[in-house]
Amino acid sequence: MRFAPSPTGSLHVGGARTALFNWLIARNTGGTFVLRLEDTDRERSTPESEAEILRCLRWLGLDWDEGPFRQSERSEIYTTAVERLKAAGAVYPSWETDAELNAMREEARANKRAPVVRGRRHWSDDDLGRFAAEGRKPVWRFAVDVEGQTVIDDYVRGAVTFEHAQIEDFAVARSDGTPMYNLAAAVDDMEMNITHVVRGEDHISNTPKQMMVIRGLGGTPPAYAHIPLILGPDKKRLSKRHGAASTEDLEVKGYQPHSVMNALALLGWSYDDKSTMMSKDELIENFSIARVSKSPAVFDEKKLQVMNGRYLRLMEPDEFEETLIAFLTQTGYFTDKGPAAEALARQSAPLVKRKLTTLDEYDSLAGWMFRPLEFEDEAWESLVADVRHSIQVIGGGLGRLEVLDDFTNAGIKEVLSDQLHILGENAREFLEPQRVAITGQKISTGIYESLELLGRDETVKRYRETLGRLAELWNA
RNA sequence: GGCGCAUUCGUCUAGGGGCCUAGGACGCCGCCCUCUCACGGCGGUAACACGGGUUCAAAUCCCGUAUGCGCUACCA
Repeated sequence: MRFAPSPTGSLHVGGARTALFNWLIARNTGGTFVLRLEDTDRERSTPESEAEILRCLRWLGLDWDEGPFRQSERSEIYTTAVERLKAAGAVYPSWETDAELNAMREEARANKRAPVVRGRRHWSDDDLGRFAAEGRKPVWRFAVDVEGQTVIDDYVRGAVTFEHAQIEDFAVARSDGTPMYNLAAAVDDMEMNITHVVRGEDHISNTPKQMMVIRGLGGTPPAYAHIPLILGPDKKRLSKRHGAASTEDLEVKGYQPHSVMNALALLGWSYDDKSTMMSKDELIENFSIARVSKSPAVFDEKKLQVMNGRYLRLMEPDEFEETLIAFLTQTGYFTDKGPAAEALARQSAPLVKRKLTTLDEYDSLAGWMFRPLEFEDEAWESLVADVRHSIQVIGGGLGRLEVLDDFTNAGIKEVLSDQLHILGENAREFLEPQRVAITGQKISTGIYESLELLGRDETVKRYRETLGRLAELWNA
């Protein structure tokens, strides 16, 4: 098995899933998982991108057995391969200019034929002499048979047939001698003894070309499986403009690596009609290429979110606390919040554990503890909707809390419940204003625990501030 | 334009001739639980792209149409 990304950007969600499928198969079958960077395009490939891809793979928990190999470091191998192809007469030098090539393709298109380039394979000595004089260098093209067809016996799609007449004489080496993708990929798959190539469906039309190269070199092509693409909500191939499209985006948003792995596995694959939450070991054991779907799948981040929330809730409290703190530290959450912030966050961990769906939601739930009181519009509206009532219940709450000695979860609950009954309120109408009064939000950590964590002084201060603002309104 | 591939609830999917009155999950809606938002539980909503065949019987097989996507570079 192998995963062979081009280091021209971050690890795309689709790429991550391709890597995952390959990895699952390798681990399931005891095969070898090879990592290979296809960086023959020196213009676009960067070391930063390579490092990022490796980092994301590790983050996801995908480890490789061999590599990372870089095609840029294997040029002799490709040169040798091209020489062998030349010797076998499988490739030929193509002297056509870009303009000539374009003209050929446009003409074919205009005549409703396949825009297939068939280079001129024989030139006069005069022409050759002229090219040499001009310093023109040829690109080497594979001489595709005009007759016949190549059929891919694809694991997920069955037999896929390509007529040779539809396949152009693809370039295998640039005029500067550097290898091109279809050559390098084929040579590597052969040379690295790759037995199964599992990759995105976007590569399916390259496959016959790579099979030709391998056969031209006297090898036997590996088995292929082309997995369906991952789409954005608009059904177009998932990309940056769809929001979270790279593994890093998901990491930054506070998803757990395993949630991502689990969710990715379920895009285009299913074990049965019920299984959704599966451990790494279960995924490895259950996965099979035969159950991979043929049709593309829309990536629904909401589902990832739900799954992530479930995994978070499944964690042991300690593990959750550490995970949360690590995330907040890493994202720089504490940098501007003073020395006590981390301790406070640790204490708040149990209060948010059941409520979070992703780690980055922490701030919207508990962030109010780290800031002076400020009201979200909607929350303030809810108080203002009935100022008199708000003053009454918040005042009632304050009255009891400011004289409460046992300022604990239990103590607070007792006193507030009591007040609730005295005022003849229902829980919702009484407790909501209390929540808003101290957090400024409608959704937050649980109210009793929150007050305990805040402490009496700060609680009282916030109550008074809210009451003051409401009183102003009332008098006006 | 050419070639290739695909098409089951809004989304991910189960299904491979009778077990389908099409199952599950997410979303959405409703109810319940909880002295609070959330979490959780229960219920509901909602799909075989269309048209022809084949067959006693088709979501399942065949053909066509439509639509979508991919590829169509001296990118990978």
